[in-house]
Amino acid sequence: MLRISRLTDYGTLVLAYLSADEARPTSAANVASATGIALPTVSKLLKSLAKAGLVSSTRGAQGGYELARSAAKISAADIIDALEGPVHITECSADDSHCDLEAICNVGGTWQRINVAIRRALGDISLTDLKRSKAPVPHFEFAGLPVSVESKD
Amino acid sequence: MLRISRLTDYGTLVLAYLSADEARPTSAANVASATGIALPTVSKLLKSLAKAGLVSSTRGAQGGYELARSAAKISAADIIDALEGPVHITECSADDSHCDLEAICNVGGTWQRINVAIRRALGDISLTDLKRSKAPVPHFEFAGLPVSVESKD
DNA sequence: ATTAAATAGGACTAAAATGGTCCTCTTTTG
DNA sequence: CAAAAGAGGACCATTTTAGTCCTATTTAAT
Repeated sequence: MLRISRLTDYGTLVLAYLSADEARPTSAANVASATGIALPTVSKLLKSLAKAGLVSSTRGAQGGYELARSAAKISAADIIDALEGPVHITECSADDSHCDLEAICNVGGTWQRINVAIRRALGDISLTDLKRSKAPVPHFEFAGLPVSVESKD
Repeated sequence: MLRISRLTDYGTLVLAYLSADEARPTSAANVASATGIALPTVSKLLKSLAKAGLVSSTRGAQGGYELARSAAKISAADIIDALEGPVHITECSADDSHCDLEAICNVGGTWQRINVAIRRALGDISLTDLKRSKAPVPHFEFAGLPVSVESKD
């Protein structure tokens, strides 16, 4: 359904919390109680984020996690990549995939372009932006026609 | 993983085929053999597309499907909506959902804006565009900064 | 040294989504 | 009436997702 997974959503929360507390490493338990997400889940998330290099970890007592770089330098695309693997809008756009229909299929190319466009857009949205409830409104254009994306609620 | 499902990809193929043959209704069996997608699957897709109003159907012998409106007026968002239901980038952005963390969660708003932006962008890409292998390159901006999305392969 | 606090790394399970097939019913044409 | 075709679901296998738990390792404090 063209959506990010719940874990990615949680991951964003976790990162947002860490970014508020950049001084010393914060333990997973701490993050869990602050965010209301269950500890095992937070732990799993942080391990993935650490492996992807978005947070750095300190083992042992008094250890914990902290952002590996500033919130401004962590993008939405980084977070999605860390928790869901590289974004591919279709199977065709994955490197190792090849569907039987490639010979007939003439639409794959455009889906891939759309994919690239979305990726780039997500790459330009930082964790800092995600934290601000009044984040700048993303603005898309297609084929030269600007499209307003002001919320209509 | 922020991707459309395989069925949606197939659905696009099916619609692309129908758009090439707008004259008389084309049977699901016909579409199946032309596209190489299994008949039951094509049949299921066309039923969904018909229910969503993207194709019109004619029952009985010599019946079949045809586009309900011109390819230029069918958008990528229409197709996704028809085959996957409304696009929600997070659970929070679904109408009936409410997660336990809403009180703490301060990131939902931006994900929703991103969601809206992606939807609008997809709404501006027509089936006609999808059919052209040299479709116009979607162009996104964020916070006023244009982002090139030329493929780098 | 010993103990406690933490992360690392997986294994494992339950639940849900996805992909795909099949069956029965109805409609329409010849 | 028979054949062609869609309508509408039921159904199942597979995969993905979400979440928990266990064991090992590392470090700090006592």
